[in-house]
Amino acid sequence: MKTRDKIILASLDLFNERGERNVTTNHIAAHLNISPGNLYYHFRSKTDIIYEIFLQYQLLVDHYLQLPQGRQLTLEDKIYYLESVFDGLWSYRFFHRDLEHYLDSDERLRRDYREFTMRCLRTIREILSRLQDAGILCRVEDGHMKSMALNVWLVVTSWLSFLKTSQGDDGQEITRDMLRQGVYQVITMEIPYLTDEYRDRVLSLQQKYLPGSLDRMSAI
Amino acid sequence: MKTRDKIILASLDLFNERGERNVTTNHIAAHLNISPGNLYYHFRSKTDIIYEIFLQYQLLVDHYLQLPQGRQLTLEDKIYYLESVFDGLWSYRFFHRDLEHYLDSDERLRRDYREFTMRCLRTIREILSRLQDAGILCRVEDGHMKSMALNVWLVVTSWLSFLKTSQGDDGQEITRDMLRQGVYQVITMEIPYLTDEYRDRVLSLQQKYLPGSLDRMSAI
DNA sequence: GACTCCCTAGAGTATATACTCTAAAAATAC
DNA sequence: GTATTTTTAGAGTATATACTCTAGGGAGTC
Repeated sequence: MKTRDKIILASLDLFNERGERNVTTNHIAAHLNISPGNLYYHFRSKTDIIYEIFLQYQLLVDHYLQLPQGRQLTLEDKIYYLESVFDGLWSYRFFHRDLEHYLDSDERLRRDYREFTMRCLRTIREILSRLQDAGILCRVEDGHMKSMALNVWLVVTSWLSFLKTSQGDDGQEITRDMLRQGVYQVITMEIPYLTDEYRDRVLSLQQKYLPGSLDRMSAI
Repeated sequence: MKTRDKIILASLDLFNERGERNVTTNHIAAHLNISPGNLYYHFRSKTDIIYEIFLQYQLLVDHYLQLPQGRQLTLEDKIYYLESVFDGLWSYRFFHRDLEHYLDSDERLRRDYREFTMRCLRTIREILSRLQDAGILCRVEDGHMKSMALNVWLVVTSWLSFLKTSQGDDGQEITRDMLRQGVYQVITMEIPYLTDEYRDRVLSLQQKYLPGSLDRMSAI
């Protein structure tokens, strides 16, 4: 693997693990057993490393959120979207932690992240719209759907921060189980809009994302 | 005003304005025309200043979220809660920016903030429950209400961060108008649960929180 | 006036941190 | 094999930053 890629990977790991604020470029170099000079040969600044990580994050999410062409959306699609996006957020979890700071100090990132947000919001709306086409959700007025999509985005992007700030009492780690509860929360928002045909199916699906249900399942 | 209080106020101002990460204790002292030694006579560390600010924030929010005794909740109460809480968030907006970092580096804060979150969530549930008693919202199952309350919390606490990260393109400031849209977003979540009696009233109330509606109102 | 207590000044420090510079090794091209 | 380019090491630096330490001012009390 190329040194440049190793730097990106190691940085992501360390940022996620210890928080970007607590990880210096010297730490990253030391972690990889390379010299600081070497690191700075590949990246002009720490900011550049963060930007590069964002580009990868963006690619991943865009990949996850691709819409199938030529067929209707299914419930399985919807669940896949939710699970993958939460997985993506987890893999790049340091990023949303001090996002405002990164945007303040990097103009490219500010511009790109803004476009990324808008793209995601459009896609969420498109997903909701196609769930209506598929008879899974009821039709709603356009302005209302925009607002719903935004709420979905807010819940999704703040879920990890909520977990970290509300559960991290005794150094307790965030489990996959807790991460999955994010899916539960998003489904909650959409329940009132489910068609009669799908309501029961979704409600029972939702239960699988309750904390603890994973244990129960694996216990079977 | 006592020097100690001046330090807290100046810190809050500077943190909100420039981001806590970019504000050093020396900056704070310089801003107040006092010596660093003087600042450290009143606070043992920067962390202590942040903790003290949190205590004030907490007091403010707890004050806003008091429930009236001996009478039912009204729609006006509900709106008051939303408006004041967003105002509070605005006044202490630096705090949610790198909250995870503060909790990582201060055990007291971690414990207190966790209790604060739980207290707020309980209050949100209580508010929802009393809106049901008042015939404004429909009755829903208990688990579902818990989940709804959590979504409200997530939307409220992440609203400012969304504004900052999605709008701050050309150094554009966040306006009161944009802040108010947070109220719109929360109402969106509750629309499906409105009783027939109240639906129309709330829907027209909600329109006042659309971006731009303030301008239109003041133009009349 | 002397004593006490709270408050303040301001120079100073240890450490961290992002980043630079030079020289040389390693890879690649011809 | 030689020339050229890419990559690497590692010592070094300028600056920032949280915090310390000592000396003393000012106000109230006896």
